[in-house]
Amino acid sequence: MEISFSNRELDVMAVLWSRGSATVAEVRDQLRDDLAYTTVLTVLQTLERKGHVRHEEQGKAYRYFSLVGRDVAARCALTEIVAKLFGGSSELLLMQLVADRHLSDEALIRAQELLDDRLQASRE
Amino acid sequence: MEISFSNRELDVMAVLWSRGSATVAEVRDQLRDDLAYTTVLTVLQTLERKGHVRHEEQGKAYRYFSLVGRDVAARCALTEIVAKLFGGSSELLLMQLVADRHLSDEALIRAQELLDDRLQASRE
DNA sequence: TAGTTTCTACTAATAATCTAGTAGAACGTT
DNA sequence: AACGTTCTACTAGATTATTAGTAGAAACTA
Repeated sequence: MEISFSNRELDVMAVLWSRGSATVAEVRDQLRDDLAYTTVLTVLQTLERKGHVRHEEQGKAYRYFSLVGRDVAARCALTEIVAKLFGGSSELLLMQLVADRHLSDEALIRAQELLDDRLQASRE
Repeated sequence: MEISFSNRELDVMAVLWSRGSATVAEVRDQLRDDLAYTTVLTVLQTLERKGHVRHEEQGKAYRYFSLVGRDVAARCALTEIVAKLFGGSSELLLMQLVADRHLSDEALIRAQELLDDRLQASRE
């Protein structure tokens, strides 16, 4: 597994992904838990030490940017989950996802269309 | 998030799920990394203390059983991933899964059928 | 300019994770 | 009965995760 984040690190990365970039204060505001300013800073510094994030100065403060695409992180996390929770079968994951209640009809229809396209493409 | 496992704990749980139950030695054999016997035992004891696992005596040794269904754990993990890596959208996850290379045509077709059924059901 | 606010760097305390060693019980084998 | 093997319980060290405090720089404010 290429990349992995601790729980709190992932919270912070999620903010960076959703906003594109963020200062410490912005990350802090977006987090559910009410952490100390320095706590958030420490997490960002850890992420930077690990090379997952960089910063630029913006006035007095730092603005942080993710160096890992959300898609890449998502792929790693999924691979992990599929391996350990679905016995290596992406298919099972797909099945559970489709069978579960959480998807709207619109989403299912779009997925169907996507599936059609994919199957079309692989027949050519 | 209801339940969560550390990396190593998840490795061990995966063995229990795939075999139904296992002794320490069996878990140890199934793990990729070559850990000391007592290391595996410690992980199992931790899992037991947390209530995720129980044991029965089997001769001199203990046989461990998962108290958490793989499906439940999978759902928790997915919820987590969807929230933090797909911005809360299961739909996006589904899209990425379908768009990715990892699924066989057969799997895609089965998924299509499943989708048909689901949409059929929700129209009634 | 003195005071307040807003930052980062550095330090630190606690908990969790990960790994494995030692002691001693139990069991089987000579 | 002595010996080796196989187990568990207990202990422990090293690393990472999580949280936050203190000091001091910078900048704004009266």
